[in-house]
Amino acid sequence: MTFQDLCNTGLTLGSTSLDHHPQDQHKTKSLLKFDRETPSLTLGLSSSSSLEEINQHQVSNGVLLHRQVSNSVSAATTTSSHSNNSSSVIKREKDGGGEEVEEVERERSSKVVMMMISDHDQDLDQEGSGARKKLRLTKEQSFVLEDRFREHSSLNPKQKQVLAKQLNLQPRQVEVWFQNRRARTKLKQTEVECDLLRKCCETLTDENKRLRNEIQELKAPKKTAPFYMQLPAIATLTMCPSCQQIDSGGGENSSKSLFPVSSKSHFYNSFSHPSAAC
DNA sequence: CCAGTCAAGCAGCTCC
DNA sequence: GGAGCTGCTTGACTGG
Repeated sequence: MTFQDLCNTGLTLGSTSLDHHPQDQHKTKSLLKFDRETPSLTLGLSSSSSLEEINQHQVSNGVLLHRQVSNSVSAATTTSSHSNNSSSVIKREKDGGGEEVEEVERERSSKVVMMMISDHDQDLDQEGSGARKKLRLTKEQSFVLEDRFREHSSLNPKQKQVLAKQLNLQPRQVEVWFQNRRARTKLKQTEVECDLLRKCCETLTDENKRLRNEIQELKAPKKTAPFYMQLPAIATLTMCPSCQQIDSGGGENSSKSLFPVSSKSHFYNSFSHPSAAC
């Protein structure tokens, strides 16, 4: 649905050209940002985890991969984290890793995504503190998920299993990710449509105002025009040769014409039947 | 599955 | 420089 579609009322008067408003750009940018945003690499360690390096980079097939140490605790079997342990170590990769992103994109396109996460790591985490820290997906995981989402916004159970295995996540996590992704895509779409409707409303209001002004201007000259301009056109007048009265085409009221013509008038419409005018 | 919600984690900013 | 605050993103849960 486009702005033009929304505003298409069939009206042809006036110009309703729609400039590309900066706000549109902002919105678009926002949308793009949403669509293309690559989640930051943020890993949360449970409080009992050692303070080991959590963003260990490993080179696999020339691609930098991030080792996710603390994650993938079964979301289905754990409750919300209310851990107050503040000893978790967060190391966030700074933005601007464009080359790395390109590398990841290349790898993604070749459908060869190697997640260097060992089951052992997960086991260690699951044996950690009872309360897990919130998982942050790695870039690679997010890329793959985004890629799959672009293909299909939903997954069947088998696809979910395969994807979960590929990303070394719990199927429930993949399921939740897709649910959230759908919901947030829909929300963004709704916002965009709302914005379009608002702009459309503004445009139609302006158009309505403009047309009303136009009507006012068209009506205005009738009141101020010279008297002669208010007379009916002479060519439409018909004189009855018998009663010698002018008929303006009013039928029954023709005898009550406002403009009686003297009997010496030579107005005569030869195309009209003489008696028809009376 | 969806809508609503919670809460962790992060960036950006201010203040000292 | 870092503590504190705020707003945003996002993983996860809950109820329908």
